[in-house]
Amino acid sequence: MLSNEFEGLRMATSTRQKRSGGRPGRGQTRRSLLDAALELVEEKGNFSSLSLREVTKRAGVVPTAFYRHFQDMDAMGLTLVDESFSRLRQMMREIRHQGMPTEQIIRSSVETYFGYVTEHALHFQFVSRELFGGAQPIRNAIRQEIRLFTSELATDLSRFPMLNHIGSEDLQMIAGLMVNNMIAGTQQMLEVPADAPEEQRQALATTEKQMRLIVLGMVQWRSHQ
Amino acid sequence: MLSNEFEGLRMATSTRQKRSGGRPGRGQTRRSLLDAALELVEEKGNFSSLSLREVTKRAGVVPTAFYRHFQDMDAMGLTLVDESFSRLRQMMREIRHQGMPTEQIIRSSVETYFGYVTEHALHFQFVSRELFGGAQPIRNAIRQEIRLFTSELATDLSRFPMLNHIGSEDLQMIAGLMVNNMIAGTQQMLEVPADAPEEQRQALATTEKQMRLIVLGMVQWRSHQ
DNA sequence: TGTACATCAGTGAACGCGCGTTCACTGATGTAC
DNA sequence: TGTACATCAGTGAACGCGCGTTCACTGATGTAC
Repeated sequence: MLSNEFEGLRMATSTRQKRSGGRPGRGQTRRSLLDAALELVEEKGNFSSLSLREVTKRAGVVPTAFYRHFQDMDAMGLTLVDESFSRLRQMMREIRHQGMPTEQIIRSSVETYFGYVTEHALHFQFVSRELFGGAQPIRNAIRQEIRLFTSELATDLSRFPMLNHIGSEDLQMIAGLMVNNMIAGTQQMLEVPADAPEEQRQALATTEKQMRLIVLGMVQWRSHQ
Repeated sequence: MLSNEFEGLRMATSTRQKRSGGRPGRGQTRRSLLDAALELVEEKGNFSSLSLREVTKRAGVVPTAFYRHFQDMDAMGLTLVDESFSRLRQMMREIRHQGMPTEQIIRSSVETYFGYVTEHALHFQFVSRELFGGAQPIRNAIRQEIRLFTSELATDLSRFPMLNHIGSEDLQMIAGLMVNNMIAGTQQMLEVPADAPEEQRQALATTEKQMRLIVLGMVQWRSHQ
């Protein structure tokens, strides 16, 4: 369930523990706490109703150890938001620099993105559940990231010659529509059980079609509408 | 903050209390509990992290009185889901029976719907926060309602002659896109502070444009795409 | 209409439990000389 | 390389608190005759 790089860190931890007589290496407890929180979000569905004691118990440390790494649960949540989006930004940068042919850009982007979502399911589950149900500071942080993301997409759209006639406000509107639909698609994808590849394929195909329909509307769009 | 009809019930309650010596009328405590929960969701942002004792305290009854009306907090949440969607269904029925001219149908529907959302903000806030962050049974109930809603919309779409060439699976896909975007619009609308009418107008206008863009794409859509 | 009784909604004391946070502690690791 | 010391991450006991739930209760309302 954990992404490969987390598994890697896990293995490093246990090696280290053997070397140093049961004591985790520097920074390892912090990672275990974050991973424990993500696992519990997946199981219980909600970061904001996790308790500090639950998280430390899952991570295998005493409750007070938490305070060596985070001021409180909100601070930990903000760290998770940050982690999630820095990964997402990195992925988007890669997609942009692939320079793929225009006609395949949607299919390819949606597929790459959903692959990424599946691979980092725990982070995305956390984000999509806190986006509306979380504590105020966490909600705001996520909202801010999405705004940023939408603006970047609008800038990308403005580079297509065929969209030259669309004003920047309408480009924001269109980017917003695309992001809204990708978020909805993500949430639907995450609800599909991991062992139902046919349903996953179906959800992906639907989102892809929806994005193509948006593009159809976009090229027809005239700003005075 | 409460909708007008709730205010009405409140007033009825206090009249009754005067008449009968401080004891609330039949069924009034149940209503107060539901209203208390909605208020607390608005303030704290999250139904699933409300406690039974908080709710009863806000409603002005002793914690054990809760059990006269609901088995537990989950049961209460399901009641709130049911209330919210029965109101929504009723509104949609009204919109459908207005038989308005095709070219205005989007503007008018979006405006009517957002007016409804603003009027019943507490219920919609509850639903949008529990849709992803809530306990499993509540999430499932909401999801089921949305599925139903989407199917009804697909049926409505199939009645437009200009969409005759679109298969029923693609109509579902399009209805899904519309519903996704209306949900996102609702959530954005609910985040706008109630005393910022200009921002509200802006959010409404954006969602309206997005819906029109979807319609542009829809009439261009060919099922083989 | 008046009386006796059943029903019902809300009360208040009590329980054991997990919570967040404090504090002084331990002992391994890193640094200076 | 060896020794002395500071730093640091994790420990474990303790606190007061709000939690969900149980139970026996009260007294107003509705019903039967």
